[in-house]
Amino acid sequence: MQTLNSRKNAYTSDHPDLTPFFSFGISVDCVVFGYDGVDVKVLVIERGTEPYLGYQAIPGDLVHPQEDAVTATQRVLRDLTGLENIYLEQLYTFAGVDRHPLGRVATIAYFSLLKIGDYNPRPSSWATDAQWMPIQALGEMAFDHKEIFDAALQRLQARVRNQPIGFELLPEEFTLADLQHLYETLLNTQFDKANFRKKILTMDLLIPLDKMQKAVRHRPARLYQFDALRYEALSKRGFHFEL
Amino acid sequence: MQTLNSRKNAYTSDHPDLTPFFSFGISVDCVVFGYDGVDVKVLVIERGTEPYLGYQAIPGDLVHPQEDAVTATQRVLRDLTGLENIYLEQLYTFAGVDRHPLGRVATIAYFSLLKIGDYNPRPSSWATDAQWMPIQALGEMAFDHKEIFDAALQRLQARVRNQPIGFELLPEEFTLADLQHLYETLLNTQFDKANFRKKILTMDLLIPLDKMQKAVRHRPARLYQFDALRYEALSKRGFHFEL
DNA sequence: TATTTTATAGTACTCTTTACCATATCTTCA
DNA sequence: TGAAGATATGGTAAAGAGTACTATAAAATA
Repeated sequence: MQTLNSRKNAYTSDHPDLTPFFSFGISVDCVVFGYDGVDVKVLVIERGTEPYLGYQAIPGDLVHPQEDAVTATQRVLRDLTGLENIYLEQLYTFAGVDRHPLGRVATIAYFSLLKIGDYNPRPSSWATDAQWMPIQALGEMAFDHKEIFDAALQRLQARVRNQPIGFELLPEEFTLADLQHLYETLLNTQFDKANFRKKILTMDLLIPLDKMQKAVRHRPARLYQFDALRYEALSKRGFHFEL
Repeated sequence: MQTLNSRKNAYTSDHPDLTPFFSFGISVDCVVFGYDGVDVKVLVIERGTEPYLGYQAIPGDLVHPQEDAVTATQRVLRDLTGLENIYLEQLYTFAGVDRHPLGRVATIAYFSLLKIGDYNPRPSSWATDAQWMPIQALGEMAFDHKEIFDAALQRLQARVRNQPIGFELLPEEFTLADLQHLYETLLNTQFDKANFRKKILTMDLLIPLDKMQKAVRHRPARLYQFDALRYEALSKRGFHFEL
């Protein structure tokens, strides 16, 4: 049998002892974004155990030996929010040697978007420790979670420009002003109102409803709904969402 | 001590037996792209051992217990090409339960770009089995490597539009026609020659050299060089490369 | 009914992209 | 030596997209 040194590498060797290579833990961590009409927020938990007791952390868990990474993330999200079918996207894998005190743990980071109104913390789960934080208010975090969050925010800001995922953060029905304000806070910029309208409406991705805004102290705006099917159809014909 | 069922989850529990969770292998796989002036190519190896004996595969290896993922990828690339400092970007992590016959292995996929002229296969390494394949010519591959390759190609095509990484695939000195042809084959489109020139040159990212193309049976074109420092400076001022 | 506030429509201007043409320059071959 | 062929390079006009701004409409409130 070959020794470790004489082999080309562990992966392609004939009959190596692979035991030391199968000693990793894998976790998933999911940065959950929401939007309450004013601020972009992120769902953080306060750790109740060591290490990093009391620190803020991104929800996550170790992946079970017979569990898919996506399945694990959905499990975490379900335990946390009670919701299924949340927008989910893999972000980056953090695999530094010393990133976790318990041992060698590589974490697959995801980020997800949800309508903040759909979220009801479930009392039976760890979600009792969970809360929405404005993204500016995040301080020190457990492990390398601050780094993970920064990557997630950066990805979200890039994503939101070339894919119509902003709607995942809004209620089913929204005004054009709602949409504009979301983009403005998300991207930290200002848009001209009239031009924003034009740009969005000419994309033909919104269904104008026969409903108006209510309980508002001025002329109510029309409500719209995102047309996911139409976006799919347009995408296949080469349409590309932009800003 | 808590049991598995009573805990919130493995990650946050107090004193659980985490042994079964630390049983994963982690590998890295790297899709290496090159360009020979005509075709976009990818570096594949022919597997010399089971499983998937004889199949084409993407170069990769198991990550060592005390090794960073990026370090592992650089090691694989160095063993394969003899090169350091190759453009490297993390792509996606594939963590399906049954993707590897040897056990539970999650693989962190990377893709990298190199100047094909710099590559000299090293006889002492597994690179003797490595060869450049035109990306259209890829057939069945070992494991889920075809899926990994598809993701890498898709990412490359997207990346090349908003970041000036095409130059990683060209020699230090190149003509505008070279650059245009690279983009055309990479993106599978056609550009107007005059307009392509204008667009690229107005970005002010290329250094015009006092050299001309040689050994060519027509009017020789000027050679250019990518100005990485200038790109860095412009980026900080908010410049955004596009197409 | 007047006033306030925001939604919505429209318009003129600028800048960018696109399609295309003209000329320059080099090689090759008669 | 000079014409032919091929590609590089420079330029221009039309179309289109983006921008800044103005005007009008509609609802709520006092």
